[in-house]
Amino acid sequence: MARIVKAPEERRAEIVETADRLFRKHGYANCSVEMIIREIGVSKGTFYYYFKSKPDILQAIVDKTLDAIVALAETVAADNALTAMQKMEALLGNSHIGEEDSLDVAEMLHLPENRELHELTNIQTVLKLSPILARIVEMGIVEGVFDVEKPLETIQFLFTGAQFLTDGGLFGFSAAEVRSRRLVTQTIIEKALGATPGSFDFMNPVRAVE
Amino acid sequence: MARIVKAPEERRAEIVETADRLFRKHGYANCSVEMIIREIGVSKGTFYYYFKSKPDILQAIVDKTLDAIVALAETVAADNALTAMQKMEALLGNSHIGEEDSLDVAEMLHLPENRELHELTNIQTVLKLSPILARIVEMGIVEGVFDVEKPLETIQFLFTGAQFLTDGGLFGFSAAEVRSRRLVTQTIIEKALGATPGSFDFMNPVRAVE
Amino acid sequence: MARIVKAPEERRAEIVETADRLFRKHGYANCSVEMIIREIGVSKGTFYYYFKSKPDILQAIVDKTLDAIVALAETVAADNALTAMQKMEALLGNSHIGEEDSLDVAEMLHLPENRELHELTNIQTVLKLSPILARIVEMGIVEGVFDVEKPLETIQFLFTGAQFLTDGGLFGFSAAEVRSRRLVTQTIIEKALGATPGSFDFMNPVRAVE
Amino acid sequence: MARIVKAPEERRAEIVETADRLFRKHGYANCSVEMIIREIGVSKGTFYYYFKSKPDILQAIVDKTLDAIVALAETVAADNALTAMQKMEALLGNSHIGEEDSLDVAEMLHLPENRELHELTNIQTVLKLSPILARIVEMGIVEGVFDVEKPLETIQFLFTGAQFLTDGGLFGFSAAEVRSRRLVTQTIIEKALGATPGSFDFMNPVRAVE
DNA sequence: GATGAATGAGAATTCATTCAT
DNA sequence: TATGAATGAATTCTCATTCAT
Repeated sequence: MARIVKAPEERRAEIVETADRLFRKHGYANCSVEMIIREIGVSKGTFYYYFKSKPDILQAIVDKTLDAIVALAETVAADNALTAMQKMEALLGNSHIGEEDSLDVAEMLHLPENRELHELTNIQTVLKLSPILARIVEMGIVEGVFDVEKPLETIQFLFTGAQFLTDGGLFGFSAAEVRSRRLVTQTIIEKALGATPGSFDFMNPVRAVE
Repeated sequence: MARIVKAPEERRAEIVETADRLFRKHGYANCSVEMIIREIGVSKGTFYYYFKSKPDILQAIVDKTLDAIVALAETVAADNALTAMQKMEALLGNSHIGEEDSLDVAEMLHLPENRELHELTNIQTVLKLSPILARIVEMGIVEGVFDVEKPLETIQFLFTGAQFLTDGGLFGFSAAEVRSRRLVTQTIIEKALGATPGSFDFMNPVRAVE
Repeated sequence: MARIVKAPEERRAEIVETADRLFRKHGYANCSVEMIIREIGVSKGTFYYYFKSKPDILQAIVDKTLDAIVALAETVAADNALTAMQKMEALLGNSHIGEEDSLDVAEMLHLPENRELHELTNIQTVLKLSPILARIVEMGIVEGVFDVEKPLETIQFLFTGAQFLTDGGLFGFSAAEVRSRRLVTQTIIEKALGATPGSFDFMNPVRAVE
Repeated sequence: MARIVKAPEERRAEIVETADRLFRKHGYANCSVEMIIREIGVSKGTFYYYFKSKPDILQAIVDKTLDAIVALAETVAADNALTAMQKMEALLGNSHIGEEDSLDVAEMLHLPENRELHELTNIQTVLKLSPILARIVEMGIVEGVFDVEKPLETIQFLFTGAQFLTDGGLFGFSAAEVRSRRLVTQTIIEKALGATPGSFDFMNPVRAVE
């Protein structure tokens, strides 16, 4: 095979991205290292030059994903110009359409056809993200838009419940069913957080055409 | 090894039960066919006489579990002597303590250390059980104890959300944290279904001693 | 590959013998499992059906070799019809020439081109055989043919020293050099054990033709 | 990594020394080239600039070790001020305690945790050293302190036998057992060389405290 | 119905060595 | 001289599945 030398960070990122994509598509257990390297066109040695084991690259992917998602959340949470509701919208809204690399919490939770990666990421996301959102909720309580006793636990429940949305693929829902469930999700969130009905409308934008 | 002949149904059930137990304990991927047959004391050939592949027995387990859980739910749902609330309690309550083979929805959703089995069962359980529970909710609406617009979707969301409880092991929650989350779960269910606060107290029984 | 079923003990013995031969020829580290199975014409699965790892078969070989060698020694040692000197001759003599499967201590110590197997066997042979020989020496002291203070340790030294003979291959000695060293070995043994010069002449038989 | 240029000889010696140390510690087969270069802080390319293969550096180490050991032996052997017995003591005695880089034949033969290096060095040491010692023995015969017919072969046997001492680790001997065997070794040497009992007492110095 | 010996296609990982820079 | 990214053949081991008995 032709020897193509690349900058280490570039090569590393290339491997992580490829593995990420394949793991999401076929599942961690169903992807051999062989598959990954064949996809990129590098040797096995190269893979193991950058990652000491298969679990190792899984962790690298999870870390990368979590870092991005947490960074976004913290940026929004720290923005003093926003109200609690606006922060919620910024994090949960569907406003990034079309932007190629837009980061959206809901979007990032969407990891079909996986197990290890799915759960590792989801669980850690829930654990890392919920405190940030809980603080926003607490701020909302002060602002008078939310009314809930245990923000952290409530957020964690809602996050988990929302996966029946993002896991739509596993559930085998149709587009219409997903829309229907999205509406219900909004309602439950509003009820659970003690928010005014309709205040989370940003989760279900009215589109002229689908 | 001594050749022990058994009635086909009995042998088949024996294999399913053993596999079920081992899969739940160590996880589907971590259980080899070897492990299963060694546990029973039967040969490889026998295993493949009853099941054509490893995925095949997984499906058999899921089917068995679902059949049991759905049968229970339908029995309760069909009992005209019970109110909607009593049916909820019968299905979600923690009242079966000590009864060896008691079937409890919450309990059956509790599948630690697993992936394939866990998700397959959970998802299908949600899909099969939610219509039954939704009908109970509708009955409760008529009875005036519930107030919710989309019972089916709401039930599905709540089921999924409740997993952050049953998945406590994965999340790494302590006993105290699990208790705290159980309370929140109750509150959200009550809010989402429009039930009187405290009406689902059976989910969090007060115990004299822990 | 054609599936050829054999009695387990037969198959197992076949693998052990083949591995033994290849290990002695090329060295343990230089023999892959692949080599062994190709030689026999069985599959990898078969190899690992009988031995759980590569070290495992090494141990099996060592055990087999030691068992044979120790069994021989004990039989001879227990023979009350023999004098100490006759026992020595039976164990160290060169009298089995031509008999295909004759077991001879000296012969069995001859394991060129090896490392792990060589040392494992040699060391354990020395450790297991030396007590038996030491008892013969003690008997010889009573009989008045030997005179030595610490039979066990002396035997162990002599065994180890004798390897410079059996390891002739490593040393690169010519046939003449080996003969010369065999004579010296005899002399040292006699001196170390306090035996009459020439009493170990059986170690260096006079041959008409080579 | 910073590129540090060194004089070729110095760099080469540095690599040999490091490899020597690591090989003796972990064994030749268990030391990867990676380990060696990481220890020194040099690149793979540099290693292969100085040595064309891994076996190549093994040979370099053996050569270096042998050169040192042979040089010492020849210096002692050529010293006309010493008697044969004094020369023996100088080469085999335990008198160098505390001197950091003291070279002692017995010490240099002591190569635990190794195989390839061990045997390569031992065998070659025996072959190169035995003629020198044999000449000392011949001198001793003239001086009347030794009485042996074939000095060279006898020395070779004794060298090899003495390894059951230095290989104590492999044999699993306790400190007491090693001491006991050291005494026996002395006795056999004296008998084999026809020396006065006790004349090799320097091999077993009486220590006040261990 | 039942047995268990046999299969073989991978899987992950290692590491001596090469070569573009 | 020196670097270190890249190579790839080789190795041990696993396990679902098959099939002769």
